[in-house]
Parts: sequence; structure tokens; C-alpha cells
Amino acid sequence: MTAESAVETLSYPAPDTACDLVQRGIDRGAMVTLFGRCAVEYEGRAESSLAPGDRHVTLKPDGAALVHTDEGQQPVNWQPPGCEHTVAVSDGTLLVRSTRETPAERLAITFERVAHAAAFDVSDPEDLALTGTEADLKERILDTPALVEDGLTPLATERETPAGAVDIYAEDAAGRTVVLELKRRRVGPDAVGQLDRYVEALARELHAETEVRGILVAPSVTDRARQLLAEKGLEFVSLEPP
Amino acid sequence: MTAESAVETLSYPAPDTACDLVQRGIDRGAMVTLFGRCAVEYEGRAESSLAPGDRHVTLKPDGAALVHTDEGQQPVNWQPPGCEHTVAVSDGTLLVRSTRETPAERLAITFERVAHAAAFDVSDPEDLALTGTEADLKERILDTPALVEDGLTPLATERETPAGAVDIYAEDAAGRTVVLELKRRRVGPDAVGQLDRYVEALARELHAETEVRGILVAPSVTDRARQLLAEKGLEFVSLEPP
DNA sequence: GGCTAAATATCGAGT
DNA sequence: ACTCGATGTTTAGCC
Repeated sequence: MTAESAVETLSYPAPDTACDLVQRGIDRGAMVTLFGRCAVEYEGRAESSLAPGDRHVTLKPDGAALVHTDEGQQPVNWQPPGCEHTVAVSDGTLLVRSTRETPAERLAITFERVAHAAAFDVSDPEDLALTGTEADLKERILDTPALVEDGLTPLATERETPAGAVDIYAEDAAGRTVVLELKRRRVGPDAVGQLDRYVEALARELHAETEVRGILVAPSVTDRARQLLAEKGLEFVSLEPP
Repeated sequence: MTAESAVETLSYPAPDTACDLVQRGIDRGAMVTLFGRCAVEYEGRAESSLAPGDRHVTLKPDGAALVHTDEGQQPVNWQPPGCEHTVAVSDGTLLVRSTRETPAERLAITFERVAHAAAFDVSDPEDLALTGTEADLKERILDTPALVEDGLTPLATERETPAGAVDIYAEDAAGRTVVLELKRRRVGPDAVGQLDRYVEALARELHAETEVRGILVAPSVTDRARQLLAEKGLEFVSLEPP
């Protein structure tokens, strides 16, 4: 182990030794991982208990904690960023705790056996570049409104109404007000309810002198959503993100 | 490294050596982790690109893949369970891929440098025991319906309607039909829309001979949700999971 | 801080 | 495989 080393690891360490490594890692802002047989208790917004088993534990320098089993994409237990990690040895067993207030939440990991412990010094200046999102769909429609309907003229995005902000506020060829609700993927009844609330709020605000049209723009809709659209006199246009 | 060893690790391995360890880990159903400087590309439902940085990579035996930076509870890139992991060395760099069909998704991780590689043999027979959920709230109400209202008699749970399954279907002291929609936490307008769809569907189904009441049961509601409840003639009862 | 909506949401049950 | 609704959703943006 040298000073410039970015990785520090131990295999089958004694509890005291593992505790030292974890404590040093936390102190210097490293990412700490543990693997071994452990039990996990959570108390906070809900409560959970996990009997002993082999799991992989990650403690991040931003305060996040993750407990992963060999299955699933989601951690079996976790703690969000902003928590405080502490480590101790009690009765010959390694104890890792991650806690926060507001809301009061407590995660406690008790190791029967530590098979591996590591601390990684991380440097990651890069941001994720993601495309194919709802924002991309909005750009596509603002670029080429005719994809939705000939003669459509966008007037504003994120226009405020008492029911919340409308994705795209527009006018059709006949000068009628049009509300566009965008979804990047197949939608259910929730999105129809959202669009309907916007249309009703705008109709009220504009005193219903001009008819307000509501158009849901998404790749597709579920059967129930299509039924709801018909009932409420709303429209649907099939369009995907670029 | 002995046959019964549950952990195999390497610090600063050459690409070939790391590739061997990862390949053996995948083959025997171990959980494999890598730490080092890598770039990540994703193509599938969306597309993303992540320039080189220090990250922690997990490959699970069920086909899940996780790429974690030093920040956040969520992985910066991931692949769900059911994917196939492959590893190779090309041009002196370690390449990890995780792919699946339906939908077609591809994750590619290119390591400039591997700081640490490990394979863990996992045995975890235990299930998580979780309480304080919506199911617990339902149990509480079925045990003591008077918590919602005196004289309330639950008749069915998950009763089917054209708008979906109702959480609790009941009768009040006056013999009127009551629909209960349960939420374990503070709710917004979406839940009101959901309850309203159930009430309307049941009123239609029962030919509106008896009035159908709708009650939202949750710890609390947002202002807009309360407004919507009033507009639609629905009710609210404050109740939390045990 | 409260409220609202998005997400490569994920996950599980039912059809 | 698709649909639908719950989640300790998480995360981000806005008022």
C-alpha cells in the first residue's frame, strides 16, 4: 500500500482490520465496498429485516449506501445520498451504519464474516449524455410542428395553468387553442387525466370563448387510455422521440 | 486461490488477467465487480454516452449490470436482469458488454485501466421482510373498518371494474356502495383521478340505482388533490400504515 | 420546503 | 409478451 495508490483491498480480513480500512476510506472520501455474510435492518419510512446472507455493500462518499444480493437490478436495502456512514467493531463483528434525519432513517449492517473489503479513490468529472427523452420529443415537435398537425403553431412551452405547466401551448390552423401533452413512451390513463386537467384549466381561464383542444402525443396508448380520450373528447397523435 | 475460496481478487491486473477472472466469474455464476477508468455507451430504449472516468461496475449472475459513479443512489448506466454478459480484450483494453433482445439493448464498457477486479461466490437464501406498505394499510382497515368510518363493511378486495381493480369494495351503514382507494403516503391529483375512474365505472355498472361513494385513504393529500376531491364529490380519510 | 412531473424509471401480478 | 398499478420509488425542476 503506497500513498499514491488509488485502491486498497483486503481479503478475509479480521473485523478490526476491515474496520480500519472502511474508516480510512470514509474519512478520505473514497468509495468503500464490502462483501461478506451479513444481516441488514432498516427503520424509517418503512421497516425491513433481512436475515444473514452473502451480499455486496457499497458506501459512497456522498452518503449513499447500497446493499446488493446476487439478484436484481435494485439494491435489496439502501440509503439515499446525504447520510452519514459509521463503522465499528462490537463483540468481534463488524457493524456498518448509515443514518440521516428528515426523514429519520437508519440502516444497520451486521457482518458475520467479511470476505473482502476495498476502498477506491474516485475521480469522475464526466456527465452522462442522454438522448431519446421527452425533451428530445419536444425539440422534434418545435422543429416540425406539422408532424403533429398541418398548420399547428407552437406559442409557448411550459405555459403555466392552475393545474400545472403545459408541455406545449399552441394554436391550430383555425386559430383554436391547442394543449399538447408529450410522453416518450406508451401511456396509460394517468397521462389522459393530466391532459384533461390542463384543458379544463385553460378553458376556464380563457372563459371558453374559443374551444380548447387537447392532444396527447406519444408512441402509443393503452386501451383504457384510448377509451378515456374518447370520453373526454381529447385527441391522440402517434409520434416517437428522434 | 484455492478451490473452496469464495472470493477471487486482483489489483491493477493486466487486461488479459482481468479478462480471465471476469470470464471465470461469469461462467461459474459469481458476482463480478470491476473498478477502474472506463467509458460507457448505451443503446436501446434511449441512447447515452459517458466519457472516461473512475467507476465501479457490477455484473450479477442473473444478468443484471450496474455502473456506479461516486455519487447518487442510482447507477449512471445499467442493464436489467436477463442480459448476457461478455468480456474480451481488444487492442490491449478490457471490454465488457451486456446485451439483451426484446427490447434490443446494448451496454458497452471500455476500460482504459482496471484498478481492481473481483469475483464473489454468493449464497443468499433469505427474503426481505418489509412492513409499513400499502398492503399493511389494507390489512389494518380490513381488521378495523371503523378506522375509516363507523358501520363500514368491506365486501371484497381487488374487485374488478372496467377501470381496473378497486383496493377495497365496501358498503356503508346506509347500504350505499363505497370504493376505497388506499395510498401509504401523501397523494397528489393522480390518485384522485384513479379513484374517480373507479367510482364512475362502478356507478355505470350498478346503473346508479344506489349512490357510489369514493373515499381516498392516505396519510394526507396535496392542496390540488383536495380541490379535485371536492370538485368530484369524493371524500378523504387520513390514515397511515401501522 | 412543498408540489409536480419525468424516468433507459423498476418491479410484480394478472391476462 | 403486454398491461397495469405500486414503489422505503428516485430525481429534477419550479413556486
